[in-house]
Amino acid sequence: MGQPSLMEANAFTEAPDGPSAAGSTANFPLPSARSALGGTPWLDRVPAATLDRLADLAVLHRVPSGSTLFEQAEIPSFAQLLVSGSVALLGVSGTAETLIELVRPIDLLLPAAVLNRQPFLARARVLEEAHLVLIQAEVFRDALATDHALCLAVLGCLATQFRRQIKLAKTLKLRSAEERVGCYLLGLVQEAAPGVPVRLPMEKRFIAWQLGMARETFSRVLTGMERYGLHISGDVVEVPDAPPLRARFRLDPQIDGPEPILPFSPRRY
Amino acid sequence: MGQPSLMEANAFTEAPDGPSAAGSTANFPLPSARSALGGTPWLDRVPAATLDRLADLAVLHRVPSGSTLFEQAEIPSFAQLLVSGSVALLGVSGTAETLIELVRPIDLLLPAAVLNRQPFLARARVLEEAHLVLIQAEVFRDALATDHALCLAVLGCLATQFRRQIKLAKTLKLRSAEERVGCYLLGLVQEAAPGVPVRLPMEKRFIAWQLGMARETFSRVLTGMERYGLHISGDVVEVPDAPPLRARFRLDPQIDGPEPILPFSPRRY
DNA sequence: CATCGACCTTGATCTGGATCAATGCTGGGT
DNA sequence: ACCCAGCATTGATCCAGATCAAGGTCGATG
Repeated sequence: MGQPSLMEANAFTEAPDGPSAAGSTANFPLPSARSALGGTPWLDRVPAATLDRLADLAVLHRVPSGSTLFEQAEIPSFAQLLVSGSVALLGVSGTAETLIELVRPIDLLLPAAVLNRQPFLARARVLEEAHLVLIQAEVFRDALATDHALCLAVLGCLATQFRRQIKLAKTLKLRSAEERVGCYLLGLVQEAAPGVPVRLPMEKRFIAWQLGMARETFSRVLTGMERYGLHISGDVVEVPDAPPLRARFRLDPQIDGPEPILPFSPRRY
Repeated sequence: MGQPSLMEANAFTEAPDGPSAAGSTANFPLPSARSALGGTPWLDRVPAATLDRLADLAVLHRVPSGSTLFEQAEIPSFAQLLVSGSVALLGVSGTAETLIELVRPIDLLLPAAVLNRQPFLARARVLEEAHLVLIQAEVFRDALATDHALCLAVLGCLATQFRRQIKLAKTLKLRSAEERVGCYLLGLVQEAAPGVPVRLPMEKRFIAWQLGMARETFSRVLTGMERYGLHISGDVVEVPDAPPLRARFRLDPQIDGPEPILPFSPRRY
């Protein structure tokens, strides 16, 4: 995934509210919709011809932080593939918003709505500047109906999203705020070398949101973590002494484990 | 953890007709695995040959209330199709359980785990005596890899499950306990003739569970609903006067609407 | 009919975490 | 350097809903 040159970024659409439809011209050469599709690991078994077809009318958008990609209740016009950046899906009721999912690349935004031709159940807002491939919904569905390999790939993608959602629900309902933070930090820390300071991957308020608590609560819990031998200053986390942390917070693979998008295969290897 | 009939705790296989296993025996008056598949609306575009193949090694089980169908973290051996009854999916952490989803017929139990060959993220317990078609996981995945129509059908099924999960999360996070109960009752009541008493579709503790609150809270909230012109005695709900209820609780199609399993079709009609 | 076991209800109490309200910190623009 | 806007911290307060603890109701069973 090369960095897109700003030159070609004309596909950029800016729509702080409302759908980001753009009567943009056909695809441009380099970081193109086509190459983004080609660079998507979980699409690697899809025939090139199908990817060509998907990319044909598709556009690659660069969308700045804060933009709204679509509104809750809107009927999908596009299948949107997040190529870089991050997007928050927010359930909306009146004025209140709640985080449903935090989407990271490379993934589809709410494919379920596109497949079923049903309204989106959430609003999508860009958190970190994002690059997206927009594929006409009709084209996407036609391709699914035609190409079995694509169908299997999307099935795998959706299955993974479903499992992530279940894990989310479980951590929220089975653990206290402190446990959620503890496990989150433990997860961060233990995939780095021991003793090496780690930095938080995003702004604290977003992490708090993701963990289902108010920013104030997150802040308080963070300082409280000193109790378990963990020091936080700014966005840097240091773990002079890991054991107490591990003793207090047990990671559960059925909640915390990563949930990668797998290519579908009927049998093991 | 009350279970009425702990005696016959686990399922007994009910081969369609004869006692032997591999009965791909054609239409029998008694419900067979094959006829259950054939009677599943969202499989209606799947070729008969594929259904035959799925049914070939499958068995139809009758499982009493209280039984556990599978455990969290178990690796799926079967794709399980719920044909009648109801099943609760419970997230488990240590001794605590939380309801993830309440599955009603005709639907697959956690297809995502079966597809991705990953451990179940929940325990499945039968609430109301259930009939299930058990299809060998390998057979199921092979069929998916072979039959495009089946793949599309399962995609639709999974998409719907995903959307239900989102709706669940939204009602839990965006509404108070009273609102959840109000909307639940409103939903029940308004699909019946006005003025006609309605009965709760299941034991109160299960409803409370489904709505994400303690049974005591549910009970209290129920009596509190008199305030909105709604009278409950036992499991019978009477609505002498609907308007106040509707005024207080607004159903949101993005939360409360039904979410039926749709057959996939790329274009409208 | 008396007993028992499952539910449900009702009351009293507790508490995790949200909310409200300042106050600090930091980095970017003129 | 200064100011201002966003974010983070800290403290005080509040409250929805859980939890604990008795009863109450109803149907099945001996």
